Amino acid sequence: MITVSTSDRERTYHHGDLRAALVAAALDLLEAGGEAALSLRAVARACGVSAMAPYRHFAGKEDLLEAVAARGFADLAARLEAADAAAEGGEALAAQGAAYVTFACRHPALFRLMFMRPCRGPVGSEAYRILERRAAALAGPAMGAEDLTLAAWSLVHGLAALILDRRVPLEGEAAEALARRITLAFAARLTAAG
Amino acid sequence: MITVSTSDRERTYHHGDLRAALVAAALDLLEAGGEAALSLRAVARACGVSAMAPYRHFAGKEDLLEAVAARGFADLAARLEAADAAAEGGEALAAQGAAYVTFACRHPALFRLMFMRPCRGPVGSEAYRILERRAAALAGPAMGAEDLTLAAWSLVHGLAALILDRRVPLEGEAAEALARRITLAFAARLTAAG
DNA sequence: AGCCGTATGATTACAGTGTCAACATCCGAT
DNA sequence: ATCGGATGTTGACACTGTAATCATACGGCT
Repeated sequence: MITVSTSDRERTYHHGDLRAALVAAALDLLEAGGEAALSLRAVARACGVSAMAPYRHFAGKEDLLEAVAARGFADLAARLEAADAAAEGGEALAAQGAAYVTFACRHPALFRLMFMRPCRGPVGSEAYRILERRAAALAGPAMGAEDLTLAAWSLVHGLAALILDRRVPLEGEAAEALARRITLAFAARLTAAG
Repeated sequence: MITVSTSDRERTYHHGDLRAALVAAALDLLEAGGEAALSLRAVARACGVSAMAPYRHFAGKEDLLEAVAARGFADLAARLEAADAAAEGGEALAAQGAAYVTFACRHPALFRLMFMRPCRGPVGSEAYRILERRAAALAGPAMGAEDLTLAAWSLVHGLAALILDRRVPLEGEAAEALARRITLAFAARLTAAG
């Protein structure tokens, strides 16, 4: 006998871990169709749940988006940390810069979601602290630690944003190479380690 | 200030110059309530016109937004030009940087609208050319003209974006001062004119 | 003058969105 | 076994962008 399969998943009224599933689904939609494809209802649909269900876990759409962004920041921080650990001195700063731009190129919609909204709450993110630590170690007479951190961050953040908006006609590896080159020149001339 | 150009005015039948009025109204809504307040219907409403009227002048919402962004770019270019003309050498580059950040701080929603969307069509904007001209004049052994232009643009663009997102706890004049300081240090160390 | 094509604007309609209110269901502590 | 609270559903509302269709009035024509 042919059984109609509702069997992909035993459907329970209560979803196992809806909150996490919603964030994951939102990330998928973001990667697949950009920010335009990310509607609260579509996320709920992707989780096989009603349009109002997300409200049991998030105050609203913005709240969900913030959770998605938080995941993005965690991922970014991990990549910066890894890049930084693989080199030393100015090279490490350049590696962080390249990793930053690479992340943006690989997850353009997520990157936009993370940054292109006014953030509330304390600004100090893990990613910032990783950069700050490296920059502080490199600070010299040319620039203080804080200015150096901000300048380095601005440099790679701006480059990433311009590439994402196609205002700099570069893609993938060429973008990463440019980021490394610029950051390295920056580090060489503006830090004590140069 | 952003002024209505009458040189490219259109034939006015019913409303007067609806196309220009729509762009102006969109700018007003943007300044007043941010991007969230900028709906096509609200723009039409502000012009005392039906919701479909804008479609006689723009292909759709995105097209209107592009026209608004174009006005923003024209204004930005004018400010960069003025800032550049008021100084020389590395000081001029720093002045451009400060003007760039100042523009972003004064028109945050417009700035986001201008940049935080993938742009189609040729990238060469007037603002870019102004920066490029100055950077090319300053290029030295440390960095070529193109890299220097991109780096300088990235630096101020990133700084502006981070300030707008409140990731850098600065406002108004402090932001401008930081921009000038960083750009100046950048110019002093990475150009021939330093 | 008066007519008429057409550029312009208005109405209506539809699918889609975020979110509120009220109701249904299930899990876990008692 | 029961009951309360956590979780999910249904229906509704005010929005949005936009396609199709209808109405108007400007300006060149005779």
